[in-house]
Amino acid sequence: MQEQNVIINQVFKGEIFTAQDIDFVSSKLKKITFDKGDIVLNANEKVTHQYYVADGCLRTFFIDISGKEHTLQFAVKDWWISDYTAFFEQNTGILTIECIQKSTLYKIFRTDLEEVYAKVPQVEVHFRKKLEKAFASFQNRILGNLAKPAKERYLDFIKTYPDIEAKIKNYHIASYLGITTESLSRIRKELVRKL
Amino acid sequence: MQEQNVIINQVFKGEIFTAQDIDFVSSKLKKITFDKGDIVLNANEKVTHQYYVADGCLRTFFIDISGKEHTLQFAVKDWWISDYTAFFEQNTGILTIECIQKSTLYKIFRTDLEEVYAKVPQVEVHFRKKLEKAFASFQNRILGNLAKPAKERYLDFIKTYPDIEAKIKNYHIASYLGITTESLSRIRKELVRKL
DNA sequence: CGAAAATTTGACATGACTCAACTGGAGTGG
DNA sequence: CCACTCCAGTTGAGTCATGTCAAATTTTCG
Repeated sequence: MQEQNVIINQVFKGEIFTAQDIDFVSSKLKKITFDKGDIVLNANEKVTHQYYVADGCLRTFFIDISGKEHTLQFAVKDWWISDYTAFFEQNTGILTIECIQKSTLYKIFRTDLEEVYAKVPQVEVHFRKKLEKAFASFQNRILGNLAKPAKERYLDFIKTYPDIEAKIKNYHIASYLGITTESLSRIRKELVRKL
Repeated sequence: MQEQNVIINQVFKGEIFTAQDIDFVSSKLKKITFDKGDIVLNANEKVTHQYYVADGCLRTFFIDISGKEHTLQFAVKDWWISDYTAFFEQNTGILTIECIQKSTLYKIFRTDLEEVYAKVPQVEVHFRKKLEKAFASFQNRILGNLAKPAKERYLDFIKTYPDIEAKIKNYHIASYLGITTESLSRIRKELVRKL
Protein backbone atom coordinates (compact mmCIF):
# COMPACT_ATOMS: atom_id res chain seq x y z
CA MET A 1 0.00 0.00 0.00
CA GLN A 2 1.26 3.44 -0.90
CA GLU A 3 0.32 4.95 2.45
CA GLN A 4 2.47 2.43 4.34
CA ASN A 5 5.34 3.34 2.15
CA VAL A 6 5.00 7.00 2.93
CA ILE A 7 4.76 6.42 6.66
CA ILE A 8 7.72 4.08 6.99
CA ASN A 9 9.90 6.30 4.88
CA GLN A 10 8.92 9.20 7.08
CA VAL A 11 9.39 7.37 10.38
CA PHE A 12 12.72 5.84 9.39
CA LYS A 13 13.91 8.54 7.07
CA GLY A 14 17.39 7.81 5.76
CA GLU A 15 17.08 4.03 5.86
CA ILE A 16 16.44 1.93 2.75
CA PHE A 17 13.83 -0.83 2.93
CA THR A 18 12.58 -3.60 0.69
CA ALA A 19 8.83 -3.87 0.01
CA GLN A 20 8.65 -6.83 2.42
CA ASP A 21 10.45 -4.88 5.14
CA ILE A 22 7.96 -2.08 4.74
CA ASP A 23 5.05 -4.48 5.01
CA PHE A 24 6.53 -6.08 8.08
CA VAL A 25 7.48 -2.90 9.88
CA SER A 26 4.15 -1.25 9.12
CA SER A 27 2.32 -4.19 10.58
CA LYS A 28 3.97 -3.39 13.90
CA LEU A 29 3.16 0.32 13.95
CA LYS A 30 -0.27 1.31 15.27
CA LYS A 31 -1.67 4.73 14.56
CA ILE A 32 -3.30 6.51 17.50
CA THR A 33 -4.67 10.00 17.88
CA PHE A 34 -5.07 12.15 20.97
CA ASP A 35 -6.67 15.45 21.84
CA LYS A 36 -5.01 18.31 23.59
CA GLY A 37 -4.68 17.51 27.28
CA ASP A 38 -4.94 13.74 26.83
CA ILE A 39 -2.57 11.57 28.81
CA VAL A 40 -0.78 8.98 26.68
CA LEU A 41 0.90 7.30 29.60
CA ASN A 42 0.65 7.76 33.36
CA ALA A 43 3.43 7.51 35.91
CA ASN A 44 3.51 4.10 37.62
CA GLU A 45 2.17 2.32 34.57
CA LYS A 46 4.09 -0.41 32.82
CA VAL A 47 5.91 1.16 29.86
CA THR A 48 5.41 -1.12 26.90
CA HIS A 49 5.55 1.23 23.93
CA GLN A 50 7.42 4.03 22.37
CA TYR A 51 5.64 6.63 20.26
CA TYR A 52 6.50 8.34 17.01
CA VAL A 53 5.03 11.81 16.63
CA ALA A 54 3.59 12.19 13.13
CA ASP A 55 1.92 15.42 14.14
CA GLY A 56 1.24 17.48 17.25
CA CYS A 57 3.19 18.18 20.39
CA LEU A 58 3.74 16.26 23.62
CA ARG A 59 5.83 16.37 26.73
CA THR A 60 7.03 13.97 29.41
CA PHE A 61 7.09 15.23 32.97
CA PHE A 62 7.87 14.06 36.44
CA ILE A 63 5.79 14.95 39.49
CA ASP A 64 7.93 15.43 42.59
CA ILE A 65 6.95 14.78 46.23
CA SER A 66 5.64 18.33 46.64
CA GLY A 67 3.42 17.88 43.57
CA LYS A 68 5.40 20.10 41.23
CA GLU A 69 5.73 19.09 37.59
CA HIS A 70 9.16 18.98 35.95
CA THR A 71 9.29 18.64 32.20
CA LEU A 72 11.93 16.23 30.96
CA GLN A 73 11.30 16.40 27.22
CA PHE A 74 9.09 17.80 24.54
CA ALA A 75 8.36 16.02 21.29
CA VAL A 76 7.10 17.48 18.05
CA LYS A 77 6.76 16.09 14.54
CA ASP A 78 9.30 13.40 13.72
CA TRP A 79 10.43 12.79 17.32
CA TRP A 80 10.04 9.61 19.33
CA ILE A 81 8.84 9.80 22.89
CA SER A 82 8.42 7.43 25.82
CA ASP A 83 9.57 6.93 29.38
CA TYR A 84 12.73 5.39 27.99
CA THR A 85 14.35 4.48 31.26
CA ALA A 86 11.36 2.32 32.10
CA PHE A 87 10.93 1.19 28.50
CA PHE A 88 14.48 -0.19 28.41
CA GLU A 89 14.15 -1.86 31.78
CA GLN A 90 10.66 -3.14 30.96
CA ASN A 91 9.54 -1.50 34.15
CA THR A 92 6.84 0.81 35.45
CA GLY A 93 7.64 4.42 34.68
CA ILE A 94 7.93 7.60 36.68
CA LEU A 95 7.01 9.94 33.84
CA THR A 96 3.69 11.11 32.51
CA ILE A 97 3.29 11.66 28.78
CA GLU A 98 0.84 14.42 27.99
CA CYS A 99 -0.43 15.87 24.73
CA ILE A 100 0.05 19.60 24.56
CA GLN A 101 -1.78 19.65 21.24
CA LYS A 102 -4.02 17.34 19.26
CA SER A 103 -1.53 14.69 18.14
CA THR A 104 -1.17 11.79 15.77
CA LEU A 105 1.22 9.09 16.95
CA TYR A 106 2.45 5.71 15.78
CA LYS A 107 3.19 3.39 18.63
CA ILE A 108 5.34 0.30 18.64
CA PHE A 109 5.34 -2.44 21.25
CA ARG A 110 8.60 -3.27 22.99
CA THR A 111 8.61 -6.94 22.08
CA ASP A 112 7.58 -6.21 18.49
CA LEU A 113 10.49 -3.82 18.29
CA GLU A 114 12.89 -6.63 19.13
CA GLU A 115 11.35 -8.73 16.38
CA VAL A 116 11.82 -5.86 13.98
CA TYR A 117 15.43 -5.43 15.08
CA ALA A 118 16.08 -9.07 14.28
CA LYS A 119 14.46 -8.99 10.84
CA VAL A 120 15.29 -5.47 9.73
CA PRO A 121 18.68 -4.42 11.09
CA GLN A 122 18.42 -0.90 9.65
CA VAL A 123 15.78 -0.23 12.29
CA GLU A 124 18.17 -1.17 15.07
CA VAL A 125 20.84 1.09 13.59
CA HIS A 126 18.28 3.85 13.29
CA PHE A 127 17.30 3.62 16.95
CA ARG A 128 20.89 3.34 18.11
CA LYS A 129 21.62 6.63 16.37
CA LYS A 130 18.54 8.17 17.95
CA LEU A 131 19.65 6.98 21.36
CA GLU A 132 23.10 8.44 20.82
CA LYS A 133 21.55 11.78 19.89
CA ALA A 134 19.24 11.70 22.89
CA PHE A 135 22.20 10.88 25.11
CA ALA A 136 24.11 13.84 23.70
CA SER A 137 21.21 16.17 24.25
CA PHE A 138 20.84 15.00 27.86
CA GLN A 139 24.54 15.62 28.34
CA ASN A 140 24.19 19.15 27.00
CA ARG A 141 21.24 19.72 29.26
CA ILE A 142 23.19 18.62 32.34
CA LEU A 143 26.17 20.77 31.42
CA GLY A 144 23.90 23.71 30.72
CA ASN A 145 22.21 23.30 34.09
CA LEU A 146 25.61 23.22 35.78
CA ALA A 147 27.26 26.00 33.85
CA LYS A 148 24.59 28.49 32.85
CA PRO A 149 22.16 30.81 34.62
CA ALA A 150 18.45 30.61 33.85
CA LYS A 151 18.50 33.50 31.39
CA GLU A 152 21.05 31.80 29.17
CA ARG A 153 19.32 28.46 29.40
CA TYR A 154 16.15 30.17 28.23
CA LEU A 155 17.94 31.78 25.29
CA ASP A 156 19.54 28.44 24.41
CA PHE A 157 16.16 26.78 24.51
CA ILE A 158 14.35 29.17 22.21
CA LYS A 159 17.30 29.17 19.85
CA THR A 160 17.67 25.38 19.76
CA TYR A 161 13.97 24.55 19.63
CA PRO A 162 12.08 27.41 17.97
CA ASP A 163 9.59 24.91 16.55
CA ILE A 164 8.80 23.66 20.05
CA GLU A 165 8.63 27.12 21.56
CA ALA A 166 5.98 28.02 19.03
CA LYS A 167 3.68 25.27 20.30
CA ILE A 168 3.98 25.43 24.07
CA LYS A 169 3.08 27.72 26.97
CA ASN A 170 5.66 29.63 28.96
CA TYR A 171 4.92 27.57 32.03
CA HIS A 172 6.00 24.52 30.07
CA ILE A 173 9.30 26.20 29.28
CA ALA A 174 9.72 27.22 32.93
CA SER A 175 9.15 23.66 34.11
CA TYR A 176 11.72 22.46 31.56
CA LEU A 177 14.31 25.06 32.58
CA GLY A 178 13.78 24.38 36.26
CA ILE A 179 12.49 27.80 37.22
CA THR A 180 9.11 29.24 38.22
CA THR A 181 6.77 30.94 35.79
CA GLU A 182 7.34 34.17 37.71
CA SER A 183 11.09 33.98 37.21
CA LEU A 184 10.69 33.23 33.52
CA SER A 185 8.36 36.18 33.21
CA ARG A 186 11.00 38.44 34.79
CA ILE A 187 13.71 37.06 32.54
CA ARG A 188 11.56 37.71 29.49
CA LYS A 189 10.77 41.21 30.66
CA GLU A 190 14.45 41.95 31.06
CA LEU A 191 15.24 40.59 27.61
CA VAL A 192 12.55 42.70 25.96
CA ARG A 193 13.86 45.81 27.71
CA LYS A 194 17.24 45.23 26.09
CA LEU A 195 15.98 45.26 22.52
CA MET B 1 46.55 -16.65 26.86
CA GLN B 2 44.99 -16.93 30.28
CA GLU B 3 45.40 -13.26 31.10
CA GLN B 4 43.39 -12.23 28.00
CA ASN B 5 40.63 -14.48 29.12
CA VAL B 6 40.46 -12.89 32.54
CA ILE B 7 40.43 -9.37 31.14
CA ILE B 8 37.77 -9.93 28.50
CA ASN B 9 35.54 -11.73 30.94
CA GLN B 10 35.91 -8.85 33.34
CA VAL B 11 35.39 -6.12 30.75
CA PHE B 12 32.39 -7.82 29.15
CA LYS B 13 31.10 -9.61 32.19
CA GLY B 14 27.88 -11.45 31.44
CA GLU B 15 28.63 -12.16 27.79
CA ILE B 16 29.80 -15.54 26.54
CA PHE B 17 32.72 -15.68 24.07
CA THR B 18 34.50 -18.30 22.03
CA ALA B 19 38.28 -18.56 22.30
CA GLN B 20 38.61 -16.87 18.91
CA ASP B 21 36.34 -14.03 19.99
CA ILE B 22 38.50 -13.49 23.03
CA ASP B 23 41.64 -13.39 20.94
CA PHE B 24 40.09 -10.96 18.52
CA VAL B 25 38.59 -8.64 21.08
CA SER B 26 41.76 -8.63 23.20
CA SER B 27 43.79 -7.64 20.18
CA LYS B 28 41.73 -4.43 20.03
CA LEU B 29 42.07 -3.47 23.70
CA LYS B 30 45.24 -1.57 24.68
CA LYS B 31 46.26 -1.33 28.29
CA ILE B 32 47.39 2.12 29.49
CA THR B 33 48.28 3.43 32.92
CA PHE B 34 48.13 6.94 34.32
CA ASP B 35 49.22 8.72 37.45
CA LYS B 36 47.07 10.87 39.67
CA GLY B 37 46.49 14.20 37.98
CA ASP B 38 47.23 12.96 34.46
CA ILE B 39 44.98 14.10 31.66
CA VAL B 40 43.72 11.24 29.48
CA LEU B 41 41.99 13.50 27.00
CA ASN B 42 41.82 17.25 26.58
CA ALA B 43 38.86 19.32 25.46
CA ASN B 44 39.06 20.21 21.76
CA GLU B 45 40.89 17.02 20.88
CA LYS B 46 39.46 14.49 18.46
CA VAL B 47 37.76 11.77 20.51
CA THR B 48 38.81 8.45 19.03
CA HIS B 49 38.66 6.09 22.00
CA GLN B 50 36.63 4.98 24.92
CA TYR B 51 38.28 3.73 28.09
CA TYR B 52 37.51 0.87 30.42
CA VAL B 53 38.59 1.45 34.00
CA ALA B 54 40.31 -1.67 35.35
CA ASP B 55 41.46 0.22 38.39
CA GLY B 56 41.60 3.77 39.72
CA CYS B 57 39.27 6.75 39.47
CA LEU B 58 38.66 9.38 36.79
CA ARG B 59 36.27 12.15 35.98
CA THR B 60 35.13 14.05 32.90
CA PHE B 61 34.58 17.75 33.27
CA PHE B 62 33.61 20.76 31.24
CA ILE B 63 35.27 24.16 31.58
CA ASP B 64 32.82 27.02 31.10
CA ILE B 65 33.49 30.50 29.71
CA SER B 66 34.31 31.83 33.16
CA GLY B 67 36.85 29.06 33.66
CA LYS B 68 34.85 27.04 36.19
CA GLU B 69 35.00 23.26 36.02
CA HIS B 70 31.79 21.24 35.97
CA THR B 71 32.07 17.53 36.53
CA LEU B 72 29.88 15.47 34.23
CA GLN B 73 30.82 11.96 35.34
CA PHE B 74 33.10 9.95 37.55
CA ALA B 75 34.36 6.49 36.66
CA VAL B 76 35.72 3.84 38.96
CA LYS B 77 36.56 0.17 38.47
CA ASP B 78 34.43 -1.52 35.81
CA TRP B 79 33.06 1.69 34.28
CA TRP B 80 33.64 2.96 30.76
CA ILE B 81 34.49 6.59 30.22
CA SER B 82 34.89 8.95 27.28
CA ASP B 83 33.49 12.13 25.85
CA TYR B 84 30.68 10.08 24.37
CA THR B 85 28.88 12.83 22.56
CA ALA B 86 32.04 13.52 20.58
CA PHE B 87 32.93 9.84 20.39
CA PHE B 88 29.61 9.02 18.72
CA GLU B 89 29.80 11.93 16.34
CA GLN B 90 33.49 11.30 15.63
CA ASN B 91 34.10 14.87 16.57
CA THR B 92 36.35 16.97 18.75
CA GLY B 93 35.20 16.94 22.34
CA ILE B 94 34.34 19.55 24.93
CA LEU B 95 35.23 17.44 27.95
CA THR B 96 38.50 16.82 29.71
CA ILE B 97 39.18 13.37 31.17
CA GLU B 98 41.34 13.53 34.28
CA CYS B 99 42.74 10.86 36.57
CA ILE B 100 41.81 11.46 40.17
CA GLN B 101 43.96 8.49 41.17
CA LYS B 102 46.63 6.33 39.60
CA SER B 103 44.59 4.35 37.09
CA THR B 104 44.80 1.36 34.80
CA LEU B 105 42.66 1.60 31.69
CA TYR B 106 41.95 -0.42 28.57
CA LYS B 107 41.23 1.72 25.57
CA ILE B 108 39.49 0.78 22.36
CA PHE B 109 39.58 2.69 19.11
CA ARG B 110 36.31 3.80 17.60
CA THR B 111 36.83 2.10 14.23
CA ASP B 112 38.09 -1.08 15.88
CA LEU B 113 34.95 -1.09 17.94
CA GLU B 114 32.85 -1.17 14.81
CA GLU B 115 34.87 -4.12 13.54
CA VAL B 116 34.29 -5.87 16.85
CA TYR B 117 30.56 -5.14 16.64
CA ALA B 118 30.45 -6.81 13.24
CA LYS B 119 32.35 -9.94 14.27
CA VAL B 120 31.19 -10.32 17.87
CA PRO B 121 27.60 -9.19 18.23
CA GLN B 122 27.55 -9.74 22.00
CA VAL B 123 29.83 -6.74 22.29
CA GLU B 124 27.34 -4.55 20.51
CA VAL B 125 24.56 -5.79 22.77
CA HIS B 126 26.78 -5.16 25.77
CA PHE B 127 27.42 -1.56 24.79
CA ARG B 128 23.83 -0.93 23.89
CA LYS B 129 22.85 -1.97 27.41
CA LYS B 130 25.56 0.28 28.84
CA LEU B 131 24.27 3.17 26.77
CA GLU B 132 20.75 2.54 27.98
CA LYS B 133 21.96 2.59 31.59
CA ALA B 134 23.96 5.74 31.02
CA PHE B 135 20.92 7.35 29.42
CA ALA B 136 18.81 6.40 32.43
CA SER B 137 21.34 7.83 34.84
CA PHE B 138 21.50 11.10 32.89
CA GLN B 139 17.73 11.23 33.02
CA ASN B 140 17.77 10.79 36.78
CA ARG B 141 20.41 13.47 37.09
CA ILE B 142 18.31 15.95 35.11
CA LEU B 143 15.19 15.18 37.11
CA GLY B 144 17.15 15.45 40.35
CA ASN B 145 18.53 18.82 39.31
CA LEU B 146 15.02 20.00 38.51
CA ALA B 147 13.24 18.55 41.50
CA LYS B 148 15.66 18.49 44.40
CA PRO B 149 17.61 21.04 46.42
CA ALA B 150 21.37 20.69 46.78
CA LYS B 151 21.19 18.95 50.16
CA GLU B 152 19.11 16.10 48.80
CA ARG B 153 21.22 15.80 45.68
CA TYR B 154 24.24 15.45 47.93
CA LEU B 155 22.56 12.74 50.00
CA ASP B 156 21.47 10.96 46.83
CA PHE B 157 25.01 11.08 45.53
CA ILE B 158 26.72 9.60 48.57
CA LYS B 159 24.02 6.98 48.84
CA THR B 160 24.14 5.99 45.16
CA TYR B 161 27.93 6.11 44.76
CA PRO B 162 29.59 5.37 48.11
CA ASP B 163 32.50 3.76 46.26
CA ILE B 164 33.10 6.96 44.31
CA GLU B 165 32.69 9.21 47.32
CA ALA B 166 35.46 7.28 49.04
CA LYS B 167 37.93 8.19 46.32
CA ILE B 168 37.24 11.84 45.56
CA LYS B 169 37.57 15.24 47.22
CA ASN B 170 34.60 17.26 48.32
CA TYR B 171 35.30 19.86 45.67
CA HIS B 172 34.81 17.18 43.06
CA ILE B 173 31.41 16.40 44.54
CA ALA B 174 30.53 20.09 44.62
CA SER B 175 31.41 20.50 40.94
CA TYR B 176 29.26 17.46 40.14
CA LEU B 177 26.29 18.72 42.15
CA GLY B 178 26.54 22.18 40.65
CA ILE B 179 27.31 24.06 43.85
CA THR B 180 30.40 25.74 45.32
CA THR B 181 32.70 24.05 47.82
CA GLU B 182 31.53 26.58 50.41
CA SER B 183 27.90 25.62 49.95
CA LEU B 184 28.74 21.94 50.17
CA SER B 185 30.67 22.59 53.34
CA ARG B 186 27.65 24.30 54.88
CA ILE B 187 25.35 21.50 53.80
CA ARG B 188 27.67 18.95 55.38
CA LYS B 189 27.87 20.96 58.57
CA GLU B 190 24.12 21.06 58.81
CA LEU B 191 23.85 17.32 58.24
CA VAL B 192 26.40 16.56 60.96
CA ARG B 193 24.54 18.78 63.41
CA LYS B 194 21.42 16.69 62.86
CA LEU B 195 23.02 13.39 63.88
C1' DC C 1 -19.22 38.70 26.26
C1' DG C 2 -17.58 36.40 30.25
C1' DA C 3 -15.01 32.78 32.63
C1' DA C 4 -10.93 30.39 32.98
C1' DA C 5 -6.18 30.15 32.02
C1' DA C 6 -1.84 32.28 31.51
C1' DT C 7 1.17 35.83 32.49
C1' DT C 8 2.86 39.68 34.95
C1' DT C 9 3.91 42.45 38.97
C1' DG C 10 5.14 43.56 43.82
C1' DA C 11 6.90 42.60 48.39
C1' DC C 12 9.44 39.77 50.88
C1' DA C 13 12.08 35.38 52.07
C1' DT C 14 15.72 32.25 51.22
C1' DG C 15 19.25 29.47 49.26
C1' DA C 16 23.38 29.77 47.06
C1' DC C 17 27.31 32.70 45.51
C1' DT C 18 31.44 35.68 46.15
C1' DC C 19 35.29 37.12 48.45
C1' DA C 20 38.24 37.05 52.16
C1' DA C 21 40.04 35.12 56.14
C1' DC C 22 40.98 31.30 58.94
C1' DT C 23 41.80 26.27 60.43
C1' DG C 24 43.75 21.90 60.21
C1' DG C 25 46.45 18.26 58.10
C1' DA C 26 49.97 16.23 55.14
C1' DG C 27 54.12 16.51 53.47
C1' DT C 28 58.91 18.65 53.03
C1' DG C 29 63.36 20.31 54.11
C1' DG C 30 66.56 22.22 57.32
C1' DC D 1 61.70 17.41 65.40
C1' DC D 2 60.20 21.79 64.27
C1' DA D 3 59.06 25.41 60.95
C1' DC D 4 57.11 26.06 56.62
C1' DT D 5 54.17 25.46 52.89
C1' DC D 6 50.42 23.73 50.39
C1' DC D 7 45.97 22.12 49.93
C1' DA D 8 41.35 21.13 51.40
C1' DG D 9 37.90 22.50 53.99
C1' DT D 10 35.42 25.80 56.93
C1' DT D 11 33.50 30.16 58.46
C1' DG D 12 31.67 34.95 58.18
C1' DA D 13 29.64 38.99 55.92
C1' DG D 14 27.42 40.87 52.32
C1' DT D 15 25.09 40.28 47.71
C1' DC D 16 22.34 38.32 44.17
C1' DA D 17 19.32 35.16 41.81
C1' DT D 18 15.41 32.82 42.33
C1' DG D 19 11.49 31.30 45.14
C1' DT D 20 6.96 32.23 47.52
C1' DC D 21 2.61 34.17 47.99
C1' DA D 22 -0.87 37.32 46.77
C1' DA D 23 -2.92 40.31 43.61
C1' DA D 24 -3.50 42.49 39.18
C1' DT D 25 -3.59 42.14 34.34
C1' DT D 26 -3.82 40.06 29.85
C1' DT D 27 -4.99 36.39 26.80
C1' DT D 28 -7.63 32.59 25.27
C1' DC D 29 -11.57 30.46 24.01
C1' DG D 30 -16.35 28.51 24.67
